[in-house]
Amino acid sequence: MTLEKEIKDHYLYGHKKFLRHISVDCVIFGFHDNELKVLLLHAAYAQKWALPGGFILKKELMDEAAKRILKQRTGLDKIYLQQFHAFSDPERSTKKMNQQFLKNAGAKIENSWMFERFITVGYYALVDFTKVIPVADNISKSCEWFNINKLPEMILDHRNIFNEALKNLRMQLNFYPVGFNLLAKKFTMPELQKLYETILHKKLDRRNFQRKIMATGIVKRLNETKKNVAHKAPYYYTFDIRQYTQALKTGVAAFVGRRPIKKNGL
Amino acid sequence: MTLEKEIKDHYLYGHKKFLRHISVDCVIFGFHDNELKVLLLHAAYAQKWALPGGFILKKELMDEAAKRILKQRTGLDKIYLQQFHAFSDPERSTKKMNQQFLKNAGAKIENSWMFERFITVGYYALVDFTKVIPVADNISKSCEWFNINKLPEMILDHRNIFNEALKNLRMQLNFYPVGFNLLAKKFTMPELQKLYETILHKKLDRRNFQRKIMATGIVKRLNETKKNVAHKAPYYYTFDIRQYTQALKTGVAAFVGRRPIKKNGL
DNA sequence: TGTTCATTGCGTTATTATGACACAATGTAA
DNA sequence: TTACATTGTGTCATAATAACGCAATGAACA
Repeated sequence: MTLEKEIKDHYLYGHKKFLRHISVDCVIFGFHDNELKVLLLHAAYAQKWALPGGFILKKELMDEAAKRILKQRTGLDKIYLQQFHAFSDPERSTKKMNQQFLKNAGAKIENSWMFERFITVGYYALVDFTKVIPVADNISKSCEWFNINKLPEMILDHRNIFNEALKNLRMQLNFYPVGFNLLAKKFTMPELQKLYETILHKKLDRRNFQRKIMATGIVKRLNETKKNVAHKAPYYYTFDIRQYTQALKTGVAAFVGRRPIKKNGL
Repeated sequence: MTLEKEIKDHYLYGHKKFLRHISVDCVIFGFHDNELKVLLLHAAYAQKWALPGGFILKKELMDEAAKRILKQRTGLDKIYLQQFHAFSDPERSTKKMNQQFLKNAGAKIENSWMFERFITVGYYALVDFTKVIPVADNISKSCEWFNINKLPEMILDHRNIFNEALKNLRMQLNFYPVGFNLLAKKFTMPELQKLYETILHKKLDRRNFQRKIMATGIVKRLNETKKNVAHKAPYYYTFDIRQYTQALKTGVAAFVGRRPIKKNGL
């Protein structure tokens, strides 16, 4: 099937496969070069970027729809996934925008389920950046990582969805040790700290941070140091999956508390 | 319009007013006689109870749909409302159940948007019990408060939705002072404490609790004590809306922490 | 080959938060 | 008047944590 035909098919008969009015959008976070990044698709027709998203098959759990989308864009299977909010503004997607897209694609369609209102459920995912192979979908020119502080213009309310995802991630990370999902199996303490600092948007004391992390019992130090680094080589650590699973339930001490701070700030 | 006709109309033409596949369910919490309660509707056809719920008008925000439902059941306008999760099990509602209902209502319908799959978005609401006048909808026999520890059998996955709501409320209350929404304008410290103990499912020390609450700066003591009470009369307190709004953003100290406890337990 | 220096690993100290508990004050009921 | 359950206020010991010191490491450079 040609792309044009595929698009037409989706607009005309997609509602036979998918649920009407509901979509899923994924905010995929990765951490690389001491920067928090998010994976976006280039929506060529709009010259803007979009969160990877999709629709829910008629017999599919929403979580599975999100997993399917993530698998397609990242190639990854078992990733940390969290539903965080449903967005329902009646004006969040418009018929006009769809017709713009169809025009660019060279298709003309009068009526479509895609022109109707959509409520989208936001998920955020935490992935190991090094394991991801970004794959664009057939209507996007490319799929790329963006530093969360240098985001391009985004379609619809995707910027807002991203903001909410980050807010949720921040709260989550403060009480649950989910950050490990963003790192490779082996990581150094400075890497982990930078991850926390980036997400929580707050400077942390190096020595207190280490103590707090070790107190959780989640990480184990390996008998191996990082090679080829300037200055003193840091140890590698891994996290203990059993302890981690436990800590996910009970939570850990907050990193951003409400105790008065004299010196450290943002 | 008769009830029978109304039901038939809803099944046959409801999809012209409402979005397909999406519903909203509300877990309405109230606090009375030192007990946490939830407002349920009696679904006569199933001899079970249901969370107040409904559908989303074609041009309506989901939050507004939830508010509309709450207004109908409680008569209240401005109440604390929180979206907490979307439930998407394809089997959560079934055609069979709908037909059971229609049979009991004396209607016969072959096809309906109501037979299709629904994803429901859960909201929880915190209301002032004394202000609520429970109103049943036209397909329910009654609308009643239930102690959360003595819940009746519920339809569909409503029991699960309730459980998730309580879990979310617990987490919320631990870090944000949302509990005040469940009390009248004036309340005593023992009342507030009982509220926290009930929701958090944990005994708290009376004196430390008072210290912690006062430290938030949210409550003001009034120059008035409770009357007609056995033993020493407690003072009344109110909460300062300005301080409260601030605290909603920044959060407060956790009531259930991870610090080892020697004596207090559940 | 020795020096420099940013960074790491492993501490200590001071302060704050909080769990545990004592005791006097209050006001109804016996 | 007395008994007693409950409230209001305060103290103490300890755990948590913010702040900070210092030696060890190892690449870069003279």
